[in-house]
Amino acid sequence: MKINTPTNTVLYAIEETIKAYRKLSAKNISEVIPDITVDQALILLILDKNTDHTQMELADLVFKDYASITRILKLMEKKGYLTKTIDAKDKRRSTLTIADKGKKAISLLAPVISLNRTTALNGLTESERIQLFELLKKITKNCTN
Amino acid sequence: MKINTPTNTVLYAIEETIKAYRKLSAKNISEVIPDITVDQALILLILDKNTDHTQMELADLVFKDYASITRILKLMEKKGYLTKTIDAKDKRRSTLTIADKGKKAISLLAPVISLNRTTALNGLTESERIQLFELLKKITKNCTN
DNA sequence: GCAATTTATTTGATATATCAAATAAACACA
DNA sequence: TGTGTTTATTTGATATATCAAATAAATTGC
Repeated sequence: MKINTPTNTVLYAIEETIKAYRKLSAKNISEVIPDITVDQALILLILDKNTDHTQMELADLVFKDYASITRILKLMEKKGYLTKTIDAKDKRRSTLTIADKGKKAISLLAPVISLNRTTALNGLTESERIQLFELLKKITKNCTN
Repeated sequence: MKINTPTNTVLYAIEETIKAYRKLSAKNISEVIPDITVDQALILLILDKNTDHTQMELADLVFKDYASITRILKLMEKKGYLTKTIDAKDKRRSTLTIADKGKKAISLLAPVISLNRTTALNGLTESERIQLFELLKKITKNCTN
């Protein structure tokens, strides 16, 4: 007879939580910009802070595979949110530039994403957030060593 | 100047953790059964405890969309791990039956999945696991209300 | 008993995940 | 300087995510 111990359920809970958060994010993002995805929005905001990232750095920042980043950026370019041009200093790389459409999108998206985060973490004290963070990092470490 | 407060980083950490855990799981599962995915393995174990689930129940248990479950089960059937037959009492539903190949797989998978969980949660005390669970549930609730 | 509605599943379309293999440019260095 | 190696990105193939729409069977109300 298997009992549902925390050991069995915590990892389910992580899945459940991230999916719930992504769903909330997707909903709120689509209300301001219907044709952009959660991942695309996040990438826009990251590039807004610093466009000098290589695709590999970008991938690592959002925990995505390099192949995924290639495809996500391609779609974003297709929709006119950014442009890719070959880096003169290293022709393997691309320089990413946020297009006007991307900049307008960012001004709408930034407050939404910020609100999503505060909504999700509502009611958690600062020390709870820190503890949650530490516990998650510990699990990540266990999984990657 | 934006600072990386826990508010900004905790949700990233959740994403990072679940991906690390899935990667570990995929690796260990593929060592005993190369042609099965993490999701398929989990579904096999759930069906092993109780085959009387409808697809909707199954989907809710693993936090997946009904469309995803349809496709995952179809692939599992194609590979011979289970069979679907129309339920006589409700012809919209299917009865899921684990095939012999599925049963053999389960006996190999069960210890691996169990080990994956203990590996991931290694070093977390019982009370830390519980607190982690509670905090995650709180966030989930914030996102779904 | 039948029309209208609800429920369970499937299908279509598009986005992302993941691994392996392919490209192509940069680099190391004999 | 040419050659082997490493690095950054892309492509291919397959699996899953997600929403909307389609099916088809069950149920409800009259």
